Amino acid sequence: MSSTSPQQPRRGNTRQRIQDVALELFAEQGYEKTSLREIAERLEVTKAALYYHFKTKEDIIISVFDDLTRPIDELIEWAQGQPKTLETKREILRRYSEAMAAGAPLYRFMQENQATMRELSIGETVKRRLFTLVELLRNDEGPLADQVRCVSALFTLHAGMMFLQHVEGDPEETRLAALDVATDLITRAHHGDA
Amino acid sequence: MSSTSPQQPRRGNTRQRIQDVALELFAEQGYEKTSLREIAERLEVTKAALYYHFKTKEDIIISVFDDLTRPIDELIEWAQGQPKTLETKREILRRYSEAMAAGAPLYRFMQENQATMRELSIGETVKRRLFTLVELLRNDEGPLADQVRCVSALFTLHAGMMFLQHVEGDPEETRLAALDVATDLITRAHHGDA
Amino acid sequence: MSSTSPQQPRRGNTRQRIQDVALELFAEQGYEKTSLREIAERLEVTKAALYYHFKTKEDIIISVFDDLTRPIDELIEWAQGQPKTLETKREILRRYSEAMAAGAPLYRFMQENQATMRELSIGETVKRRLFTLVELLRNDEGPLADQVRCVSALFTLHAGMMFLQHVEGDPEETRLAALDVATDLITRAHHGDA
Amino acid sequence: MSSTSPQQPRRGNTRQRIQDVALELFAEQGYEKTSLREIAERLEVTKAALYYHFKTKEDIIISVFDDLTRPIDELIEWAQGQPKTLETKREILRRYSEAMAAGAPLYRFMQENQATMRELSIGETVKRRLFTLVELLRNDEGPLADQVRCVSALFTLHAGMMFLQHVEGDPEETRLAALDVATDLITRAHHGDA
DNA sequence: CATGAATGAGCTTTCATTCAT
DNA sequence: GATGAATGAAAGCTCATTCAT
Repeated sequence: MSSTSPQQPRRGNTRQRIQDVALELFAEQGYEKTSLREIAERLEVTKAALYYHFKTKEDIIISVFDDLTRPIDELIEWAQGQPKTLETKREILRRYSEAMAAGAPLYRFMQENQATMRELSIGETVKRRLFTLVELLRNDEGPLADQVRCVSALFTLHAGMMFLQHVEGDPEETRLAALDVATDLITRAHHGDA
Repeated sequence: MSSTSPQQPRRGNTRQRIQDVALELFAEQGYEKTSLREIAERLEVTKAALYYHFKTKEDIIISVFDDLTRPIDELIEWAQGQPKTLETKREILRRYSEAMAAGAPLYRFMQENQATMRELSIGETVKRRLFTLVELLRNDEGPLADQVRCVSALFTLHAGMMFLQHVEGDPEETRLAALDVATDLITRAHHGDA
Repeated sequence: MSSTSPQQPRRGNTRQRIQDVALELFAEQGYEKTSLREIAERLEVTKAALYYHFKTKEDIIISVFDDLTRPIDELIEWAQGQPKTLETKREILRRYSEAMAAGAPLYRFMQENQATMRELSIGETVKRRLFTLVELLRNDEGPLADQVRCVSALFTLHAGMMFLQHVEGDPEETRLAALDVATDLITRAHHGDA
Repeated sequence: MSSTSPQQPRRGNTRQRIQDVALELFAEQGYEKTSLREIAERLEVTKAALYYHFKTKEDIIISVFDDLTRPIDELIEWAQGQPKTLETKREILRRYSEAMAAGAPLYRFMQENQATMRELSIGETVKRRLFTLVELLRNDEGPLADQVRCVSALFTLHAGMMFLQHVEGDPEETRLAALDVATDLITRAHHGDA
């Protein structure tokens, strides 16, 4: 059995392992407080090995991004081809909530390292994406309060994931509750138009 | 007393100036990316001078906290002596919104450096305070969605300050709109009880 | 009495000592092969101490330059105010030879690290200075061979210092012999005009 | 010849290509500042491929040397069989000048990386060769100035190649002018004997 | 003939912190 | 109330080199 073999034969999965461990540590301790030494140690490789797979520290987080935020990009692309109906908006929230659940550690990282994000080259990208989403949700000409509701709907999803999970029981249940509230917000914002 | 002495080249305000500049830079670039050298340089003093006034880097941010979050502490204290009526909750949101506006850079800092906050000794304090506030807003036994609404109300205030300010025009107007939405959320959560 | 005290009380001469040791090592081993660790060790301070006095490694060599090449700058300034007579040119060579003797290690460093010099920010400066000197020596419209003689005169001074010193006896005697040859070259180049 | 095989997709010229690119980069940026990664990248092979052809980085430069300095070795061997007449000396300069022109990048590299050369195992060889050449040119018992002239003659050839090429027009013309001046120097040194 | 993956040693640089003056 | 000088630790990164495949 492969069980007791002490040293894994380092298959071609090192790159993936780096991404996993890095995201884990970045989410846990923050980007700047996580050193490459730490990542390398946990993987039982040398720092130089990281540099074989990624050109810089920033490159590591970028690559994780590119992998985990594709669903959002696809969501945006899809949404831009739809009419701006209430049903479309509900679908956006539903899918966004799912994407967040799937890439939870990354979204937690983004939430908790906003200051860092701003310096990172991806910061701009993320911001633009968020703005686009808001644009797809809000009514440019409705009352200010309704516009706030749209932003708040997105933030509610984040709140649901980040904050409540530390408190309540079942994460999935909480996520759905947050999605309900967000949907409710968007619905009320939508009716405000008429 | 030094009162009427005509030359007042540098008053004993260095401590205050350090706090101001530090908060400014922390909010701008993040806590870890801001070095004491940078703070000292902008103040045109030496690093050692900082150490005359504060024992560590962490001490600086702690002292800023102690100054700027007192309103929240007072708010909590006040709220704990009140009945948990809807009116009380509205007042909590109103005051919280005001406190945030008054200490905007600090709240922005907290929002954007959550990962750092967790490592800092004040992190716990802040978290506790936030939990207490949520406790004061929510109905323990109401439906989950209503509980989410309470959290979301708080997050909406943050959203209003952080996100919208980069987009819309008048900050104060935006703040009030966010307060409206938050109040609306709490109101709906409250009615759900009955 | 301070006599036998083993550890020197580190007077305010550290900056100077860094410059001395750095130049010594740079000249001995080359710029890139000399690490800051090495310099620090020889001075019995930490690497960080070097960074208290100089912002970068390059800064160290720059500061040495600024100190040791001032005579050349003054020479150029003086020469530019003189008529381009043979006597002026002889004086240029004489003074240049003396400046080289005074700053021997630096000139040796420059001679032996030309590739490095080109990347350094001072490289341009040095090159410009050399060109200016050549300009002051040569006759723009004379035969090509005479122009070569002027360049060769300068190079002869370098040759005298760098190459011969490793071979012959008295450095000063060699220097003067080189100066003689250089002067001879310039004289012949000058007569070629007529 | 490797005969008439029709497909010659990559001939066994990799070794040669490595040498060419390496010399090019070494001359351009210096030996230490040029990394094997850089060389490999420009050749579109991996670093490991370099190690198939050469045992170490130093080996690469050594092999280039062995190829390009053979003319000098042959020149020395020839000269040692000749009488030390003026005509012999002129021939030495003539041939040396030609060898330099043929291997220009290498000689430029040597000129600009003297500090590095000293650490390299070939450094000694080169130095010895240069000394031998000087020995063949100079009159051991003549006046010091005449001995300087011999060294200076060699340096003038270098000066001609290195310095003037950046300034004047036709390189070949400049080379010949430098050769003229060098020959003149050696002639005068020779006459001094009598 | 060559690559993919990795290493160990070393580099320059920055940081928070200390302490005698 | 502050400075000048220094430190120890660590960071991100690069390099020449190795070796199984």
